[in-house]
Amino acid sequence: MAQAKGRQTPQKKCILQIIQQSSMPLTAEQVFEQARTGFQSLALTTVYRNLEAFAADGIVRASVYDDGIKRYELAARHRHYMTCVECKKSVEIPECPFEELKDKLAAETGFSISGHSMEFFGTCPECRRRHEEQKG
Amino acid sequence: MAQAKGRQTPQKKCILQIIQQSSMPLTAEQVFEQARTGFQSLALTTVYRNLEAFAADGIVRASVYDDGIKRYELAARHRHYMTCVECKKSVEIPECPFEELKDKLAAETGFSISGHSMEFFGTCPECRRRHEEQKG
DNA sequence: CTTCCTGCAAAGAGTTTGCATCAAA
DNA sequence: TTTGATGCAAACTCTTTGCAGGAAG
Repeated sequence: MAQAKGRQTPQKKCILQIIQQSSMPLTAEQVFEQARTGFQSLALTTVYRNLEAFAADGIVRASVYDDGIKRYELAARHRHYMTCVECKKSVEIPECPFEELKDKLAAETGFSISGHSMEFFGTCPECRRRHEEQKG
Repeated sequence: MAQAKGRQTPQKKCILQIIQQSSMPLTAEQVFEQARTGFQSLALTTVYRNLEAFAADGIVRASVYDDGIKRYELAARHRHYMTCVECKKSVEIPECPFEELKDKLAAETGFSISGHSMEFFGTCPECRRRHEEQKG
């Protein structure tokens, strides 16, 4: 598949590895925090630049969630998530009922469709439980 | 349905009217531009504050699109849109296959689901045509 | 009159850019 | 050695907040 273009640097390798190993989309900040464990001096800018470069190369997909923050995941993984509005945790949604809908919409509207986003939000069981404990 | 709370001001009335009359979700900036036609001195801040207040009252729904910009529309209108990545125009998608999916997901994950977002993006026929003209 | 709302300015958050330095190749 | 990548700081965009003056009730 698409390989990271340009020079091979430790930072680049590390950032890509974090994305590959993650089970959910990560913000630049989250990638930065994880990467920092290995690097004493790593700039958040570098994380942004590499993630955007990966996205341009088609290795990674970037999407903006309903909280306005961009998240990155491997492009090979096409997934949808449900995000807790409180703790911000995401769980994967196995369904993706869009491949057929996509063709239909393209035919109806004349758009050439390059992507879609879908996200559910709500309150996860843990946060719900916490509420109930605080009340009762 | 839910009426605008608090004091009745010309600004508030105008902002709500613009949202009501629009056939697509609008950014604060867009509402501001339209409202400005009537008001010589209206602050963008006021637009933001009122839109957020309307959202809190349940009159309006705010959602962040894939370009990272918040858009507002009447809550009563539950719609999905397909947005051109070039000219940023949106057209409505009549389908919303989520009411059943929602119940299923809630049962499977234990989340209490408060909302969802879905957006398709691509290139609209006009922008595609423009490309072809430039080439040929 | 009282309180909420407005407008202005300034602060915040997330992201991007300019530039000198550094290190892959 | 050459050129792309990094780190730092500053800029930028969208959004939110603090505060004094103004108007709705």
